[in-house]
Amino acid sequence: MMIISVTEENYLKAIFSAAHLSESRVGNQLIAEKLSINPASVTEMLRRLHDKKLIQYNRADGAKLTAQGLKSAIKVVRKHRLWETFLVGHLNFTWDEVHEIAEQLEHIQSDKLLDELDRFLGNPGFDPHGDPIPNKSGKIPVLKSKILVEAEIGKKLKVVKVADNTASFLKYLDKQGIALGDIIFVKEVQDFDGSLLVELKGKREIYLSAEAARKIMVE
Amino acid sequence: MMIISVTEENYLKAIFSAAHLSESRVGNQLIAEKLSINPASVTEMLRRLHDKKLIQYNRADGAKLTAQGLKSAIKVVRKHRLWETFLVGHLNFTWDEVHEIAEQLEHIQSDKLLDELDRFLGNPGFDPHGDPIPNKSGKIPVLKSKILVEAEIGKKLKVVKVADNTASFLKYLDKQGIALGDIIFVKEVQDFDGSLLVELKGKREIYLSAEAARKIMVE
DNA sequence: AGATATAATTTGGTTAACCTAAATATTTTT
DNA sequence: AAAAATATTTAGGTTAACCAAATTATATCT
Ligand SMILES: [Mn+2]
Ligand SMILES: [Mn+2]
Ligand SMILES: [Mn+2]
Ligand SMILES: [Mn+2]
Repeated sequence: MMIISVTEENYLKAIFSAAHLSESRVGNQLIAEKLSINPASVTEMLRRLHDKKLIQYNRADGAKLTAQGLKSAIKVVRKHRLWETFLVGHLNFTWDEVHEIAEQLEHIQSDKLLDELDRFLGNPGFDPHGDPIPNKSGKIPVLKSKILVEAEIGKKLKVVKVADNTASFLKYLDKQGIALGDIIFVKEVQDFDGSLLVELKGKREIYLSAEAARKIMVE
Repeated sequence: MMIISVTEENYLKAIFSAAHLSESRVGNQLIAEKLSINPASVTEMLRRLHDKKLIQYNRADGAKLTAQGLKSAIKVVRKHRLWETFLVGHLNFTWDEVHEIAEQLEHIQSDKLLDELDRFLGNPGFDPHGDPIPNKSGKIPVLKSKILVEAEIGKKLKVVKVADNTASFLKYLDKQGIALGDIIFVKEVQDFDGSLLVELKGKREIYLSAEAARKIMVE
């Protein structure tokens, strides 16, 4: 077993998530940004990851995970999301409190722990933010959701995921009474600012800014 | 909140446990031994811990935890033992498998996680090896147990703790069918080698070496 | 007390991760 | 195609943890 340090794992995860949301090149700079690190330091680490055969790198295409690197990155993501699920499901944490702790727990190394945690939780497919949890073999469940601003007017939909995991956004949703699983539909779109009037759980009407509605995923 | 690194936490824990079992001086060397580290490195770290006011140090008395240092050490021990309890109680781990993983988990930082884990487990007083779990305020439950070799012949006793947590010893106990909570009593002591004939759970007789019987704690 | 053994410290390294500032490459604009 | 803007790398440092070998301090023994 090759040893991958905590720092290296964080780089792999950053490259993985960057590649997943912006199809384009994953450059030095983007990684530096994500990890709050100086670009010069990234150069150094990318070289190390390349030497360990965890990424390929060239100036044109930026960093790309190898099969090895992808496997490691997915495992870290799996651990992160399973721990978040545990914290919310069994330890009375709210969805805005779990991310930082999961950032620590995702680096605990034990295959048995991972398997047993998964079993204990009942092999969940999604975490408390609606993000998919890769299974043991690395397969990631897909959800053909779209953002609420693009929803058809009048169509009943279910809130399945949030596209922003910051505590401030999550607390805002709590305040509005919006949670995963809620049934929602758009009644009107305000022309001048794009804000939405939505009906929630068949009993309440609320206004959402376009900003907010771009971060709520429905299905 | 002062930041204490993982390495520093491990030194504090080593000093704490060394002080608890051998009343004598906790010297440079003993710490080095415990942590599999060079004594020269210990000198360096003890200086840092002193600067952070986590220990007092002088050549005569060796290292002594300050109130601050003791609090930190006890918290790490509390985390270690709670996690071990969780692993055995809910994730199908055996008592010989948990130590290494707890060594990692004991460094996760979150007061809420600690409190909630404790609640989830039902505020246990002892871990899977019978070691006491400090409570939230740092108080450590005491158990007036003694080692099996010192037990009175014929007196019914309960196995409450093991004084050796190595996987090899724990597996040996499994093989002999000895577990925490079992009722045991000494029938005979072999004169020539000090080995014991004991009766276990009122149904089986087994021979234990003095060596083994010195690592089984009863009450 | 003086010799010897043991314990601790000093000295002079190393490695992983970071940093800033300066130098190069590469793209984009004019 | 040159100039300007942007991205990356190089060069030269730092800090936390470690190490081995040599030195110094303390304790123990004769
Ligand atoms: Mn998260
Ligand atoms: Mn999540
Ligand atoms: Mn343990
Ligand atoms: Mn234990």
